[in-house]
This record gives sequence, C-alpha cells and structure tokens, in this order.
Amino acid sequence: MKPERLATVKTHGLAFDTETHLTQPGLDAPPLVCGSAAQAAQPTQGTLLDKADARKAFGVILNNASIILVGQNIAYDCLVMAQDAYTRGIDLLPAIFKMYDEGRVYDIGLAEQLHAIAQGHLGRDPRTGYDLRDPQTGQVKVGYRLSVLLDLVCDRTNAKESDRFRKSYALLENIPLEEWPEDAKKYPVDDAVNTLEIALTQVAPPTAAYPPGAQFPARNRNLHNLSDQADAAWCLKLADAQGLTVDAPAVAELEASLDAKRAPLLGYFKDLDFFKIAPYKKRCKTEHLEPYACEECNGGKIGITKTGAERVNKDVIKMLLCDAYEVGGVCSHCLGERKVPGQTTCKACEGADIECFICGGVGKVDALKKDGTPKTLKNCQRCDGTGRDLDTAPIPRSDKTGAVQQGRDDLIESGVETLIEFAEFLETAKIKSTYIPWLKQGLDAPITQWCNPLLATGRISYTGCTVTLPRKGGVRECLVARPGKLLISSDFSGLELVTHAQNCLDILGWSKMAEALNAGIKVHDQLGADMSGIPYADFLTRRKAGEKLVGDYRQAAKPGNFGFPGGMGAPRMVLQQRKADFDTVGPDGKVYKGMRFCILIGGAERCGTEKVTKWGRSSLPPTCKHCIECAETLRDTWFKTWPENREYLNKFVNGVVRGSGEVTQLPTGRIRGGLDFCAAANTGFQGRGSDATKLALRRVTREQYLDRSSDLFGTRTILMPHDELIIEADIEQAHEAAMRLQVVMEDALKEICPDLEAAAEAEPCLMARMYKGAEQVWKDGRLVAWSP
DNA sequence: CTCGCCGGCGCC
DNA sequence: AAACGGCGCCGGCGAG
Repeated sequence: MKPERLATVKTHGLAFDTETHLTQPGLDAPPLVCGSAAQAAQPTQGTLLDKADARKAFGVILNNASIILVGQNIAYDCLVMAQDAYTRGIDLLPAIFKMYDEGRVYDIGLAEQLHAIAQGHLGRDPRTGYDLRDPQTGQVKVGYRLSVLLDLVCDRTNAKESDRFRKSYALLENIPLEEWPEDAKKYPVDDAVNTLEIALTQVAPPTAAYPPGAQFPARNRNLHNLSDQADAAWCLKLADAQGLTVDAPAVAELEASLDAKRAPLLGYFKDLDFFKIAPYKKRCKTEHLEPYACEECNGGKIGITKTGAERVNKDVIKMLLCDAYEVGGVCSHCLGERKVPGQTTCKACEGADIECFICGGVGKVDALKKDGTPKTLKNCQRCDGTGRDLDTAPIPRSDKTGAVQQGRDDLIESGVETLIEFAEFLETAKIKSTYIPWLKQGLDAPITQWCNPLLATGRISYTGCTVTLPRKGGVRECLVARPGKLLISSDFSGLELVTHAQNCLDILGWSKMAEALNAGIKVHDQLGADMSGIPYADFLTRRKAGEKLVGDYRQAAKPGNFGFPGGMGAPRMVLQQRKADFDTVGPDGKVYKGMRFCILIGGAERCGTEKVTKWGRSSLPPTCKHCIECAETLRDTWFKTWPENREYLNKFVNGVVRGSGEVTQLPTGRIRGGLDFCAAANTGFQGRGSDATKLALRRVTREQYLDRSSDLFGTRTILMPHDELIIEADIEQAHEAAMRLQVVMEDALKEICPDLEAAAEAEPCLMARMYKGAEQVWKDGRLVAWSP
C-alpha cells in the first residue's frame, strides 16, 4: 500500500463485514443475511445493516474513491457481495476490481501476516514465541482470525462476547432487524468495530503508551506489499470459488483397482505379521473361535485406521530392519525386554524436589499396581523397543528421538525382499488413507478450495490435499474439466533458476547463470558438460544422439542446479535423490531405486559398496560413500560453473545470518526476517517466484472477468500451484486462451525479473483431466488436448 | 478419551 | 564448518 493511502485508513477507513448462510460443499459464497460497518470518524459506533442496507453500503464503498475498505479476509466478503448482486442481475466485479486497482483495500489479517513475516514470527505469538492460539478457546492452528488479531494487536481477548448466532444467521434471514435478539444484533457490530480498531492500531505510530526514549515495538512492517497481496488474495478467492470437479466413476474405478491389487498382498503381509490384528472385544456377543475372524467385532482381522488403512505392526518391521542392518547385542536399559514400566509423577516430591530420595531428583517413578507389577508398559526409548543395542551397527535413526526409522527409503535400502515389497505396498496404503477420502469429498459437488494466500516466503497453500496429489497412482486423473471444457495448465520453466539469477544480478551485480539463461544455454546441460569435461556443444550433440553417458551426466546435474542455491550439502543431495522417482541401472543390470550419483557420474560398478554414517559433523543413515563424493564433486563444479554462488552463499547469505537475519525481497521490497542460513538462502528465489506467479494470476483474472476482447475472457482459474496456473476454458476457446495465458505469464515474469527477459518462458498444455507431465500437442496449428 | 508432537510422505 | 526451503495430512504414541 502506498504510504499516502495508508495514512487515510485513519480518516477514511470503513470496516465492513457480512453474515451469511453457512458455507456448503460446492458453494464458496453463501447467501448474504446481513452486514455491519464501522467508520474511522466514529470508530466505536458500529452499525448493523440489513440486506438492503448492506448492499447500499457496499455500493458506496465501491464507488467512493476516498474510502478504504477494511476487513478481515475481506476477499470473502467481496465474493459474497458479488454473488449476491449476481443473483439479482448486477455485475459488481468491475467495481470490485477497480477498488483493488486503486489500492483501497486494507485486510487486517494480511497486514498482520506481512508484519509477522518481517519480524520472523509468522504463525507465532511474538509475546510468547508459541504457536498462535485462539485467546478464548485455546484452539491451535487458528491462523490470523479476528479474535487472534484483536489479542495480538489490541491486547484484548473479548472478541466474541455474543457469538451465539455466529453460525445461525440463516435462521434470522426473513425476520426484521428490530425483532432480532440483542446478541444477534450485537455480534456483527462488534466484528466491524473490532476490525476497525485493529486496523487503526496497526497503522498508528506507537507513541502514547511508551515513556520517552523507550524502544518502540516495530509495527506495520511490509505494508508496502499489502495492496498486491490483497489483490492476489481476491483473485485466489475467485479461483477457490470454482472448486475442483471430481469424476465420480473414476474414483470408484481407482478404489476398485487399488483394492484388487492389494487383496493378495494383504494375506501375504498378514502372514508375515506386518499388520496389527484387531482385538476380540469382550462386549461382542459372538463366540470368538480363534483363529477365525469375528465378523461382529472384527477381532482377529487386520486392524484398520479411521481412514481405512491397515495398521502396520511397526515392531515387527523394526526387528527385521535390525536383522538387516545387523544390529545385535542387548539393550542396556530394558535388558532386551523391549518394554519398560510407564512412569508417573513422584508422589514424594510431586515432581519438584531435586533432593527427593524416592525419585532421585527425576520427579518421576515407575507406575506400579498394588501388587508391585507395572501398571503400564511403554516402549523402551533407548532401544526404541527393539531390545537390541542399537550402537552395535549402523541403522537409520531419528536425530531427535533416536527411533529406528522405517520410511520407504530405509525399507528399500535394507535390501530385504519382503521389506522392499512392503515399501511398494505402503504407497497404495497412502492413496487409500489420504487421497481417496479427499477425492470422495467431491462426489456430489465440486471440492471447495480454501487457499491461504500468504506464507512466509510469499507462496500460498491450500487446506487439504489439493497441491500434494501424487504424480503417479491415478489420483490426479480423477479431477476433470467440466463438460465441454478443457484444463489449461501452464507452468514457468525453471522459475526458480530465473529468479535466483535475477536475485544474484540485483544483489551481487553479476550472474553467470543469468548470462547463460539469456543466451539460451541449457543450464543443466552446461553443468553436465562441465562435470564430464565434454565441451558444451559436443555435449548437446551427443545427448541428442541419445548417448547414455551424457544423458546420465545431465540427469545428475539437474538436481544440483535446483538444490545447491538453497545451501544444500552433498549428503542431503544424495539422500534426497535416492528417493527420486527414477531408477538407476548399474553396468551389471542391477536396478536401484532413485538416483545413484556413483553410477551415473562416478563410473561405479555398484552403489553402496562402502557406506558411511557420518559426513563432516552430521550423522546420516548408512549412505553410499562414493555417491556423496560424487555429489561433492558436483557441488564443486556447480560453484565453478556458476561462480556467483560462492559470493551469494558465503558472503550474502552468511552476512544476512550474522547480521539482521532479514532478506528484502526484490522487486516488491517485502522483508522476511528471523532467518537461518538455509531459509535465508532459499527465501529470495522462492519469494520472487511467488511474486511472479501472483502477478500473472492477477493479470489473467482481470482478463477473464473484465476484458471482453481478451482470449482469456470467460475462462476461469481454478488453481495456482506455486509456479503454475491451471485454468478452465471452453474447448473451442482453449487454444487461443492458452496462447494468451502464455503471453500474460511471460510478461509478468519479465516484469519481476527484468534482466532475464529472454529466459521468461511458460508452456501451456491442454488436457481433459489432471495429468502430471502433460505436453503440448499440436494439430493443424492449434494446441489440442494431451492424453497419455 | 483428547491433545500435541514426531516421523513420514505427498507436492512445488 | 556446515547447512536447501515452503507447505498439509495421516498414524503412532505418550501425557494428562
């Protein structure tokens, strides 16, 4: 927000709030019931507005260029009012966009989030350092809702004194205001008054309460970015309102095929004791004839979680891992018993007296029954319930708790055939427990989207699984375009390479990667060429010819270009790429899961002939030493190929960490504070990328809703997954819309990264349902839908 | 029983 | 000296 605009919040701020019917699936903007308002001129005098008055008031706000609209999550209220007008044949969208264009929207939540980002405490209460909580309910994961803001900004915890009707305004729909109960009338007014008070406090210089010479608490930081963020939030709200369309038969088919695939494996793994077995319940009236499963209480059957996944018997898996990693000996704490008595607070000292001779100052004693036997048993923490001496051989352990790790990578690396098979099985389990239930929300109506429009880096997130749908496994394909429409997906190519290069130009004044990108040099091939010692031109020729060696070098180079700018080290690179969706085939034909640098670029015959559990100071799960050495070489070469990064990491990033801990995002000037080395290294290129995508979204949205001459007019954005826009368009319009989308996106990126114009590229593809890896398909000079 | 934490894993 | 980051969701487990 421009400073002069910001100043007028004090004089021309107008808080506006709506009460609506409840949100329902497939309906992001429920019908209006009433509104409320409060004006800066009389900040304590809120007004309750019936439907007609609310419409009138919103009209005044839209048409009066001096008013600043103040609200919490105000994009929602704008959507409600727009939808309300639409049902009466009125199009408010042009006026709403105009208001945003004029920078007249002040969202108290976004303002506080921007400030918290600068201070490095987003999501936490700076007074305590703990995660945000609702001051009245104590609820966590509440975000910057009104009650939280009132507590944070105004130090008041009485936001909801009259919220009995908060979720029931629909009941009052057709009753005149005079007849409403007092608390029903008070609640909306309180909201408006509180909202305005928060805004006025946010923009006020903190003076009166502090003695002369005192250090004022920082306030208001980053508000220069508020208008852009508020506008992006509005466009994201419009996208949310589209929802995601689910192809119900496809979900049923996916579930059936999954179950068919899993059926034989269930018996197989059950026989291996890999699952927990549900107990026979005492209350069950059926006679339990073990080992037959009881149909009534499921006793004897595989235990099931609430989402339908099988309960894994982690103790059994752990023991097999111990065997595989040759962990022997006896745990010195539980003496091989695997369980130790549960503890309780020492009654002698009530857990406080360090001199206590009963508990020896620990404050805890074993919980025992009257007969002296343990009341409860819990896993021995020292051996993680294995009963073995975990120090006798290297095995993947958690840094924090010392627990034996049993992730997919750990199972696969164990080399045990059944564990490798089980690792594959777990992928289907995740689909069943996480993604199918999510998809099923959309069987009757589109899945409602809830975007959180501002994270610490500037990026966004969605509640639910929206942007984490697996690329493989058929989940994404259950999301479809509406009938007669196609999805257009367009992502920036190598967005963070471009933004990092621009950051280096801005911060250091030079960047070899910027030169390369602008010259059309393929940066992964360049790094691959430098790794292999083959000249770049030859490297390209030989790769086009399909030569395996150069292909391998290029494959290994790519994660380097993406990972090292963030400060990644070689061991982490190896572990991360070992989990990649990619198989490495050794010279002897052995297939390894994930990328193996030692084979791809180290000339090794086999991966993992020598494993290490330490590299420098950090401890690791057993990891191929040769792989790490190759990754170190890759990192050295990366520094030589793009030498600006020495200066970037060693001088700039280290300087930030040792100094203010703050990075100022360019070109928006948004500050992010409280950074450690890795966050400081990453935040610049992530944030700049998010700024580019948000700018593109804002331009695209305007053409979609306002510009009849645009090829995007009438199309709708449905998602913005970080470096990508996904929009829906009529089939006949899809080609033209895609071409226009590309131009708008590229122009936005050029604006955010003005010295990398030649590298700003977006590539739109058409598809009838969500696919990952869609490509452009051309027919008669037009883009057509891709399918696998 | 609920809550919060941790590990694990999905995506960009 | 060494160090990718940003998220959300599920399941297990311990504490109360």
